[in-house]
Amino acid sequence: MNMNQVRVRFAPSPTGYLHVGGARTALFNYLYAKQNQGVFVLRIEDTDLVRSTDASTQAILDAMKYLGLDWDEGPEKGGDYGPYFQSQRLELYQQYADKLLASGRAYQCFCTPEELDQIRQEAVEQKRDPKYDGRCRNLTEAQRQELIRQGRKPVVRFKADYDGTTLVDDLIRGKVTFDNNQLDDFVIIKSDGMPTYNFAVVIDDALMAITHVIRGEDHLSNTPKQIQIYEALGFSVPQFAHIPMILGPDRTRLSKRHGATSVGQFQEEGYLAEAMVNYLALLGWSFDDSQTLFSKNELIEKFTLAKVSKNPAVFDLAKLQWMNGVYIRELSLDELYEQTLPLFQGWGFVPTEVSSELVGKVRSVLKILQERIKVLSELREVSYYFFQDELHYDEKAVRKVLGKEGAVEILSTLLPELLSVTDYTQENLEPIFRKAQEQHQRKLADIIQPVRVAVTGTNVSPGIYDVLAILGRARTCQRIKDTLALIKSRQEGSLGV
RNA sequence: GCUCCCAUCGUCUAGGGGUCUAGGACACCGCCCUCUCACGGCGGAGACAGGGGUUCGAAUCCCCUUGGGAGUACCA
Repeated sequence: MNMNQVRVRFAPSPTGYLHVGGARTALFNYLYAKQNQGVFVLRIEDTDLVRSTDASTQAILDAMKYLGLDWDEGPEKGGDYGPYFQSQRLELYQQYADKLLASGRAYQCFCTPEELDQIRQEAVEQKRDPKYDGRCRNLTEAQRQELIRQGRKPVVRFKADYDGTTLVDDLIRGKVTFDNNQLDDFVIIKSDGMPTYNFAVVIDDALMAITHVIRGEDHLSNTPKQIQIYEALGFSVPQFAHIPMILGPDRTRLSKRHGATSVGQFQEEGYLAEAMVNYLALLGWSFDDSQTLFSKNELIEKFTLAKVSKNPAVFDLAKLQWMNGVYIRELSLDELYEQTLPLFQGWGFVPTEVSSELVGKVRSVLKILQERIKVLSELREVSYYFFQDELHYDEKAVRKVLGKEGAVEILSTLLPELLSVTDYTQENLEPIFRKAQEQHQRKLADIIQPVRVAVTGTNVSPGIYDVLAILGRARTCQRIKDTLALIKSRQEGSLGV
């Protein structure tokens, strides 16, 4: 194996869905790996027995696939450095903990959670740092046996080195030094036998030959602890790159409180993977002063850790939406159709078996709506009137347009013309409206808007001739009749319109 | 509390001593296109957190203040 080969990893814990912050971390790792012909490892950190679920693991894998962040080693893929679930690597952690125990760099601690709480409380009261006081460091063999006999389940603590400083040489932040006296003897194996995060990452990253640890800045402060473990075990320390956090609009760490943060949710709402990837890449990274649109290949080519920003970035939904709109517009009609057909079927707009006539209709609808949507799921409300009989009138539009003087007359003169025009096509429809315009001596808009409201229920839609042509003569005329009746009934009810 | 990180338009950012009367993108505003909306085009408003240094010269280097973020668990 090439010893210089870049190996990076994304190591989510399956305690929820993949959120955008995690996805961005995964993306940066992926880009870095691809750019360097390296290996992208996916490892599941499921050592928290109570919070980890298989459903979460699956959701994360699905989200990764949707984004196209294909991993080279990991779940469903295997690899030479497995297993890739921490829960299946327990012997490994135990083995290395034993090593530390044997070399005197770790010890068993029998303190109960209550005792630890007390230690912390006292420390705070006395204005000392709330650190573990190391009281179990020098237990005698006899004392340990006694405690075990009492049924106490020990944890294993790392015997930290309190002297000097630990340097984290970060690819993004430069050299960061920590005073070792900030450390305490942290737990590496819990009483249930599971490793803690700070221990498991080190063992796994070392054993999996990870060369670059690219992860969120929230891990920067933990890095000194990890470095001490690397050194105590004689492992070589990988390169670190801590990328900035993603914040919500209120500048606190992005969370569910801020709305949609799960990648799966964005997928459901109709965000294209290309747009998500592009947007996420720009959250904390930039190329130059002008380019904002990047294909994935372009990102692989141009991404550099050196250009990753140091400051946290606020997640801007508006920009994501704009970008998604750009990518939707770039789709060919075939691609758009392929992406959206399942949605139309899910909404019950078209049946599972689509006739060729219906295919044509859907494509026509997509063609006129493509440049008007930012998210695929918007299609539902802006296209239902092409597929369903029942119309939902927007009250404001009805008042504003149909309540206008002359609306009834205009619709009434148009109706017979529409009923009798020979070919119900866009080209033949336009003259009818022009004619009516002259007849009534009104602006074209005054002729068109009542029709628009009558057939779509709203005063906003694609070009009216396109809409009518797709809708067809029968539906158009029926809706105009219905609308006329509606206006009449309202007038009789003396409610005005 | 302690430790660490960070600090350019509302947001993402370009900028790494002079070319900055600070550039781009989203959002916002106006105009054009126009049957409404959208797309597109054109234009506008909008920032170097504050204070000290260093220097002939600072958005760029150093220090302090302030502000924000993170860590400090038998969570990851």
